[in-house]
Amino acid sequence: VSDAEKKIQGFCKRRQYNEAASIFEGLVHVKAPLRIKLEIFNTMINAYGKMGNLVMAKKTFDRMLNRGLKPDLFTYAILINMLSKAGEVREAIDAYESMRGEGIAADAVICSTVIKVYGSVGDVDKAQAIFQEKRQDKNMRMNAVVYGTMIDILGKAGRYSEAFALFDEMEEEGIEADAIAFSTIIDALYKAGKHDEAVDWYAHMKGKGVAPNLGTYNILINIHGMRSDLEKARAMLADMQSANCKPNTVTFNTLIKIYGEVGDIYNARCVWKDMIASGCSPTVVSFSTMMNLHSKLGMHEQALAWFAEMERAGILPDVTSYTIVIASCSNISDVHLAQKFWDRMTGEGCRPNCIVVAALMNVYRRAGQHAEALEVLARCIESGLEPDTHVYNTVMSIHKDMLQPEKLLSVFEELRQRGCRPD
RNA sequence: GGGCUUAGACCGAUUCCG
Repeated sequence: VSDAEKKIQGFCKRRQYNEAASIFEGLVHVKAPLRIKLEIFNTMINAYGKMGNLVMAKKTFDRMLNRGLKPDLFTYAILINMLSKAGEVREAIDAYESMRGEGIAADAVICSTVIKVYGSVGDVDKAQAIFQEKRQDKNMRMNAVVYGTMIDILGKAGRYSEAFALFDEMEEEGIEADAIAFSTIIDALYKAGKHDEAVDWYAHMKGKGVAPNLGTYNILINIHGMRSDLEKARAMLADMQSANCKPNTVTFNTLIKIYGEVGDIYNARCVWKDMIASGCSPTVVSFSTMMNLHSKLGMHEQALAWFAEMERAGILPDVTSYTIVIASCSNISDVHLAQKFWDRMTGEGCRPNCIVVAALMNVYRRAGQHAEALEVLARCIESGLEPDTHVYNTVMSIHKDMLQPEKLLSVFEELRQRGCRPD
């Protein structure tokens, strides 16, 4: 048994989950139940989760309970993280609650995991409440991960001043910021429009002796590139390589986007080739970036070709890639094709969000089909969509085009009544 | 008493204005 357990852990460490699973299943199916360690169950629940096989992950959890093993902090952290990443937020929170019910005190890992769950569904205040509670808790040893998670959540919610303040408080409390914490704050500064400060903080980080990692370099390449300072972006890429960091798919995607922003399709394609040559596999984001840049430059057919190319590569389109091709149909006012993509998307069980809805409405609007645009929305609201500010903005634009100022104003009223913030 | 299994940052989409 212990040999098999070692093999399972070895395979999991190398992300070879299928191999681990077949050994594990062999162990569990032995007639006379063998004693398998709790940590092996934890490892396998995590492995099944990483394979995207929630059913087996849950089954493994049940098998663990059936053998009289009690879940520990690792088990709960794995469950909460896995469920939340699979979109089962309710169940993730239930797992956290049952852990508390068992009288198990959360540690820093559970704390960061749980606040991220709340952050990911936009409940920043709940995340903040848990964070503050754990921070007061004398038995809780906070670390840079928990602070970094909270800082990131605040930044993504646009609550920048709170994010920056928390970073300072972290340092005041004697918790040393690591490379990821610095990267988080640098990116938040950039997204808050404080580009110079972001770059200053990069220098500050190095001055403190914290070595930038691949993610940090990617963030800086992005900052310089989005300011159209290709010189500095390329310099960062060179710094990255001299620091022995190999560019990854995110690096290449960032570079492709940057060239797209400046209309340099030639170099965007060169980066794509470099990416392949360096052994990085393009992801759905890589293809979407290519689709989008062609669409934005008016090359609708090319955008569609990249979509087809993605499918040939065996990559499933997601909501964002559908949004891009749907929006691209505006280029030639092809409402039929846009609608076809929409139907395919919903047919594949991909739940439309506010962004695609607004995109499709806009295709109809640009084609002068205002009533159809409003119909799209009406149908989505019927199936439970909660319009956001962007969707309301689109509706107002439609009424603007239709020269209906009173309707426009009444939509604005509705927006406020529904608790959306005008931007 | 310890180790092992768990958590955080970076890339793509919609409206308006600039």
